[in-house]
Amino acid sequence: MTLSQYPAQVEEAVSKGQTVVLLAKCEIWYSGRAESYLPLGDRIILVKEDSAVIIHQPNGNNPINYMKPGTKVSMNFDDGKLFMNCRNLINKEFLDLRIDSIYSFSTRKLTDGQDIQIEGTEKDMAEMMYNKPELVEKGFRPLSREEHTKYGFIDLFGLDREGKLVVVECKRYRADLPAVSQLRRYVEKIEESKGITHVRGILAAPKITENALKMLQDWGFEFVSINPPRYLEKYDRDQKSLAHFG
Amino acid sequence: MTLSQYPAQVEEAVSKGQTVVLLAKCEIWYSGRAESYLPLGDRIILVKEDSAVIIHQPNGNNPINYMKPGTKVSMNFDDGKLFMNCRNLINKEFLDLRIDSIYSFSTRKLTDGQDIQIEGTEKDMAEMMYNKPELVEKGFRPLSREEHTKYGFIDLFGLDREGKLVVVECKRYRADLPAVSQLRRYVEKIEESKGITHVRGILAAPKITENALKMLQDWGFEFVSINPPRYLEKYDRDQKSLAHFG
DNA sequence: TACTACATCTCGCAT
DNA sequence: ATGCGAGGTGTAGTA
Repeated sequence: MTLSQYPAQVEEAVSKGQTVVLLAKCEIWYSGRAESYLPLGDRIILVKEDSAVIIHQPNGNNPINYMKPGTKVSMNFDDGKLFMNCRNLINKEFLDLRIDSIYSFSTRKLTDGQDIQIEGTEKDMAEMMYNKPELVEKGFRPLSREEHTKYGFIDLFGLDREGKLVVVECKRYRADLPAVSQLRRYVEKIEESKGITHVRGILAAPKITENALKMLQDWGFEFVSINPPRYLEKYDRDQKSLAHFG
Repeated sequence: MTLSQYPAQVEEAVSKGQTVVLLAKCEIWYSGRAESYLPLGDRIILVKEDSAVIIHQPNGNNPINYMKPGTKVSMNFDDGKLFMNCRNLINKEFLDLRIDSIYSFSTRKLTDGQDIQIEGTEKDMAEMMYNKPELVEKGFRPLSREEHTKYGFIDLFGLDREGKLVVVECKRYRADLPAVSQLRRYVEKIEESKGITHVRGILAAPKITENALKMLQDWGFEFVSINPPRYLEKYDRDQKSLAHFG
C-alpha cells in the first residue's frame, strides 16, 4: 500500500469504531497543556475505538504522545507528504504527525466490556484496619472509613481506648513528606472544626522515609507499620505456575 | 497461523529486540505491587524491545495491565491453551495472559533514539520568573531556582525589596491544598535551618482553589497569578494548519 | 464543573 | 538504592 492510500483506509476504520495500530516512522508536534516536538523516528501508533490516540517509542513504559478519547482524527496526503492530524477543540489540544513510512497497518473491531478487579489498594488497607482495629493499636474503635468529609478524605477515623479522636492516613507503599502534610491537614481541620486540640494522627504504611518520620514526630503524630492486604499472596516467589484466581 | 505456532514466533521476535503487537482475546492475571484479574476480552498487547509489556483495552487512555522494561517474556502452548508469562523477579511482579484467539500479529525492529522537546513546564515557569522577577513583585531579587534541598525542591528563592527571604512555589495549573502544604514545608524548613521566623511564602500559579487560598492566607502566605510561558502560542485556536516548530 | 486524593502511578534528578 | 517532586499525569468519587 502506498502512503497516499492510507487516509481512506485509516479514516474508514476509525469511523467504524475499529482499533488501528500502525508501526511507522514519523515526527510529532503537540500543542495544548504544553508544547512538544519529537523528531523523526520509529513509533507505535494506536488509535482506539473511542478515538484515544496513544503513541509509543520502542522503549519505556509510558506513551511519548497521546490524545484523550473523543479526539477528532484525520489523515491527509498533501504535496507528497502524509499527515495525521488529531484535534480536541474542547481541550484546545492538537497533535500532528508527519508520517514518513508505514511498516505495518493493523485494524480490527475489538470487543471488550470487562472491568479489572484489583486487590491491595489503599482502600483495601483501610478496610482491613477497620475490620481488625487491633492492627492500629489495642483498644482502637473505628468510627468510619474512606469518608469524604468537609475536612477532606479521611482513610480511617476512630477513637482510642481513652476516647480521644484518632485520624489514620494509609499509604500502600513508603510514607513520605506529602503523606505527613496530608495527615496534618486532616488533624488540624478536625481540631479547628470541633474546637479541640488533642486529636491524634497516625500514619499507617509498610515503611516511612527518615525525613517524613522526623516531621511526623515533630508534629506529635505516630507511625504504625502495616502492609496492604493480600500482597503477593497468590504467587509464590519461586513458583512459576499460574495461580488460581477470580 | 495456529495458536501453537505463536510461542516460537513471538519469542524469536522478542529475543531479536523487535517490537511485537498482538490484537487478541485474552484473560489476564497480575500479581506484584497489587493483584488483579481481568476477564476474557479483546485487547491490544504490546511488547517493546526493552521487554516492557503494555496491554490496552479498546477504550481509554491508560493501559489496563503492564510490566516494566526488563521483564522476562515467554509464551507457552500447553494442554491446548496458549499462555503468555511475564516475570520480573527483581520486582517480584508477575503478569500472565491466557490467550484465546489472536486476530493480528505484527513484529518489526523499530529504530528510534529521539528525545522529546517540551516547553511550558513548571521548570520553564520558574525560569521565566527568574528572568523577569517583576512578575513575582516589584523589587524581587531571585537568588536561585530549581534548587534541590534536603527538604525538597524549591522552585524559586530570593529576597524582596526589604531584604526578606522569599520562597516561591510554582504550579502550572490550579494550585491546590497539597501545593500550599508544600510551600509551608519549605518555609518552615528554611526558617528552622536559618533560625529566623519571617520567611515569606508565595504560591505562583494561573489560579488557586478556594480552600487552598484560605489555607494559604491562614498561614500568612501569598498568591500571585502567573501563567506558564508560551502556552498555546504555536497554534491558533481556529487554525487547522500545522505550525512550524523545532 | 470543580475539587480532592489514589495510582501496580512513571519519570528524572540528586544524594 | 532511596528520597523527593513533577507530570501534557489519568482516573474515580463527591459536592
